[in-house]
Amino acid sequence: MARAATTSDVFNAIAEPQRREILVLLRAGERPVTELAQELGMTQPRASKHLRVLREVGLVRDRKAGKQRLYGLDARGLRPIHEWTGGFERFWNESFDRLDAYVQDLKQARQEGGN
Amino acid sequence: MARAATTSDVFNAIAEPQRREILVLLRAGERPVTELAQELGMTQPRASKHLRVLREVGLVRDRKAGKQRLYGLDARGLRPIHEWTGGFERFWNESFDRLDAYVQDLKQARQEGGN
DNA sequence: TTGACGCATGCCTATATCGGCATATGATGG
DNA sequence: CCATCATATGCCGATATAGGCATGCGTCAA
Repeated sequence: MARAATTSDVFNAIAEPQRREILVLLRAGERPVTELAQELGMTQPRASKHLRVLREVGLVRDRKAGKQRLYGLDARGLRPIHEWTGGFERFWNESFDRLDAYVQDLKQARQEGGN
Repeated sequence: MARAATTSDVFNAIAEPQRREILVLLRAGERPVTELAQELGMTQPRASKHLRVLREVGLVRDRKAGKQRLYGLDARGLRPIHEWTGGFERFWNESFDRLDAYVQDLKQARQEGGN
């Protein structure tokens, strides 16, 4: 097998820089595909494909508006990522010296604990 | 081209579930490869390869300890991701009705603004 | 109905990834 | 120096991705 987890989850969806750009743009409001493509300097099919991925993981929603199709942000899916990375906050706040010490302590405790 | 941005950035590094698991485990302290592999139920080469990716993006560091090589967490690289997702916090906090309204307002303003 | 516009898809290529397996490399102990 | 443990790598295969290009489909206007 290759690439077990595919683009079908949020982590992968935002691993693509252009998709992140799209999300950022959509913070300013709904937009049709063409406009997004233009502002980001990509072709329309390319934008559509990225939007499809974003839609499949639930980060954007679309609604028809006459001839156009407006894409809008649904950022709720980003929350889990924010929280997951937040679980490491204490580690990047510690200075490295202290972090090492902390880590040593843990390892010590782990070994004494038997596992 | 395919997959323009590769595993050489932090977003891609943590897009892999097993790499995230490794990072979580490392919060409890430094560990040798074999132990990580065992606890996560993966083969040693597999663990080594994931660790290599994590090392290349700076999320883990390694140091020799006799015959072993201990891997330790360096979570600083996760901070940008935390902050990037944090930029969407107001969007997932808004109820969707209000969000739509907000978005409409922005769009309105954008159009009136001439762009 | 026809034409024009807006967008989604299909097909194809190049490439990168993950995984498995075997093996190279490194360090330690005798 | 040799055997052994710990880890890194190399090579291969299967698969999925991103992008390009052409084209299909739906909607609106005349």
